[in-house]
Amino acid sequence: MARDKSAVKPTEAELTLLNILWQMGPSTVRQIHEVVSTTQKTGYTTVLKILQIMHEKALVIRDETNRAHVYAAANSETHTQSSLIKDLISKAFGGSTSKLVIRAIDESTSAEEINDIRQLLNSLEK
Amino acid sequence: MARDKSAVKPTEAELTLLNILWQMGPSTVRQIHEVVSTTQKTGYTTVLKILQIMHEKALVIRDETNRAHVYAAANSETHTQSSLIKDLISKAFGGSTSKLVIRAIDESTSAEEINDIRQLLNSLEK
DNA sequence: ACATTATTACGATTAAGTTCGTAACTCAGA
DNA sequence: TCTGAGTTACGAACTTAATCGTAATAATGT
Repeated sequence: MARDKSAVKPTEAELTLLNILWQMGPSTVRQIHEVVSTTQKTGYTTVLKILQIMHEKALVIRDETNRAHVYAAANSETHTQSSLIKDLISKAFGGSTSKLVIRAIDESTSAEEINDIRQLLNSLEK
Repeated sequence: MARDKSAVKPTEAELTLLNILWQMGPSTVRQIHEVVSTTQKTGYTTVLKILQIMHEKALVIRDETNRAHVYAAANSETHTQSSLIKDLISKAFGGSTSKLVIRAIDESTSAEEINDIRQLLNSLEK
């Protein structure tokens, strides 16, 4: 059975590449690899292979017009974040969003972060 | 190099068993398996094996006094939740807790959940 | 046209996770 | 003591993820 599109959870390596794609927009393997290289010692063909697999999983789309294919994230960062959160909530928080939020805020030591959240809640009052 | 204890991220199957242990307290393999069986068709030895691996990883502790070993979660649910959230924040939210909270609240359609969160924020004001 | 270079495609390897069958062990009751 | 039931231990099979080397392909400039 073909997996539901929304059920495809990117692996860790895949998420790394998605982050780059969201930040840079559509990019070639070389461009992506250059960015990856700044933080990891991952080979070019490794990046290529992962992108090919992501293409099979429909996590990315690919423009094959030119010799160097251009890859882009298939889903928005927001959409993916939501899906990852939902997954975590169901697996580790008994399905309760508020429990996750509470735990997250516990974690947040930064006053600035707390402020951001407070502002969000204020805007929610309306 | 031995992994830092806090760096051990439970896998999906492991998290399932941890949830049961947090709910039931220290339990034998049989007891755990009985609970697992209500939702999954997992074999007894599979549960046993996963618990043994978790013991190697120090995700659970084990009382071998009696023939049927008694397993218990090594870390609290809260501690594990925090560690999973931190992991997700760093990998999918650029390290920003507030971004995760905002996305989580977006996801939360339940009025009750919103209320819980609002109350938390109120208590935070003090 | 040919050689060079950049790129993609393919396949092999390794490691981790999940599953379970079978063997070995332990203990209580006949 | 012996047998059988319950338990743990072990290891095999299978899957997915991650890695990279090498082959095949395509484009470019001489």
